[in-house]
Parts: sequence; C-alpha cells; structure tokens
Amino acid sequence: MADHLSRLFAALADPTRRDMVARLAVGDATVGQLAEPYEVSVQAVSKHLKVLEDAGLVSRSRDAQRRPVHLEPEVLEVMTSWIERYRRAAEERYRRLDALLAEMNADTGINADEEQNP
Amino acid sequence: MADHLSRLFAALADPTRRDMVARLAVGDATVGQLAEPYEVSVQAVSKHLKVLEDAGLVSRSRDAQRRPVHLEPEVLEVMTSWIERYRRAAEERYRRLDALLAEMNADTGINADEEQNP
DNA sequence: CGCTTACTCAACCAGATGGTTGACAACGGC
DNA sequence: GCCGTTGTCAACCATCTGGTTGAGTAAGCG
Repeated sequence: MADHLSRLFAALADPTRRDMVARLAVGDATVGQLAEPYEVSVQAVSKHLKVLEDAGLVSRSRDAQRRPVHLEPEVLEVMTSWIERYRRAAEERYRRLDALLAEMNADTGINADEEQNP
Repeated sequence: MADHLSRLFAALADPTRRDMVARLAVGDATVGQLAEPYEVSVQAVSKHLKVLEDAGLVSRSRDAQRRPVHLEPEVLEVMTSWIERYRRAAEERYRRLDALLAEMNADTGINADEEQNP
C-alpha cells in the first residue's frame, strides 16, 4: 500500500484521524491539544499524526518542546479529483443511458420506421 | 470501523478496488470480467467486491449464474462533500491569515489603534 | 440427468493497524 | 543545574486485511 492515493484514503479511513483533520482545519494545534478530546494515550495520537504526515496531509514544525501540526489542504484535492473523475464519468454514462431508454420508450407501439415527431 | 465514511475511505484505500471503481464507471461488469485484468484469484476479487458493496459503492443483481456489478456514483459524493468541507475551511482560513499578515505589514510603522473587522 | 460456468463461503495464513506501557530526548522555568 | 512538560521511539499485543485453497451453490446446456 505504498502509493500516495492509497495512503491518503487509508489516512482518512479512521474516524479519529478525520476528527483531527477537522480540528486542524480550524487552526494549527499541538499534539497535546489534539490528544485532549480523546481518551487514548498521547502516543497513539502521535502515531495517527505520523500516518497523516506520511500521507502528506499534515506537516509538523518545532516550537521549543512543542510540535505544532499544520493541515495541508491542497493535498485533499488529490482525492477529490480522483473521486470526481469517476463519479462524473459514471453519472454522465447513466444520463446518456436514460436518454436512450426514454427514446426507445417513446418509440414503443408506434411504427418505428419513421422519425418521431415532437 | 463501523461508520459509513470510514468504510467508504477504507474501500478506496486499496489500488485494486480503485481500479475496479474506475472500470465500473465505464459500465457494469461481471465478477469474471472484473477479475480478468488481475493475477489474483476470483475469490479475492469477490472479497473486494464485498468491501465495495458494504461501503454502498456498488450493487449486485443477478442474471442467471452471473452477478453483474453496478457502480453507485452518488455515494462518491458523500466523500467529496466531507473532504471539500474541511479543505475549503482551511483554505479560507489561510486566505484570511494571509490578508491579515499583509495588512499588518502595510501598517508597519503606522498607528494601529483602530478596529480591523467589518 | 449430469457437466460446465460463474460465483460465494469457510478456513487458514502472513503482514498491517491501532492500541498499550516504558524509556528517553528536547527544552523552558525556577 | 535539575525538574516538569511535551513529544517520540521501541516492544508488545489483539484484531483486521488481503491473499490463498478447497468445497459448495446456482443456473444454463448437451
């Protein structure tokens, strides 16, 4: 599961990590601040942040002993563009199929040898 | 990992399953047709389809001994709307922050006693 | 009726994931 | 200079995941 897209989707497949992304959309935060709402250990939160960082969703700087975490929102677009590509393709295809079916339906019971009039 | 969003992201976190979604965007397919491009067993493909089905991304009907697989593209929107929500929030925040920094920069050396909010 | 095709279910296995605890590194404050 | 705070690393554990093979079900066909 080495490719970027897989790491991205896997990173957001965990509710805790999605929570963190939602929290970070509001503003940068330290590990401690991110850990506070959950009952898990700070080490577990640190691991989650590593997953987000490996996916490129988050970056960490240094401020004394604190490690402020920063969301990289443009990376989210990599996912949406993948998803939207196939969603649009499929919906366009269904739209065309519906149109075709409607046309065939309009022909039913009518002599279909000629062009249909409005 | 029971919630819908987690199942959705986890479903697309696998490159084989993303391939299948891409293939299904072009048109419905049977399990055998989906399995053909890969060197894995048909049982493995069947498992992948179960994951996609449990996430609601795909539905299966019956046509004799065949099980045609159908993509449900509107479900993909659940993901994009989640992602875009936080992406927009973060980018809007950074935009405002940049504006604030630019303003502070412009104010440098000037008396900054007045309100800044509209 | 029996064979073949198309697929699913069950059991098993190796490796990843998400959690824990314990030790330790980095840094500011007193 | 030591102590408390903040966070990471390492080892361990249970469970999940993606793959396998083997057996079984469902339906068309000769």
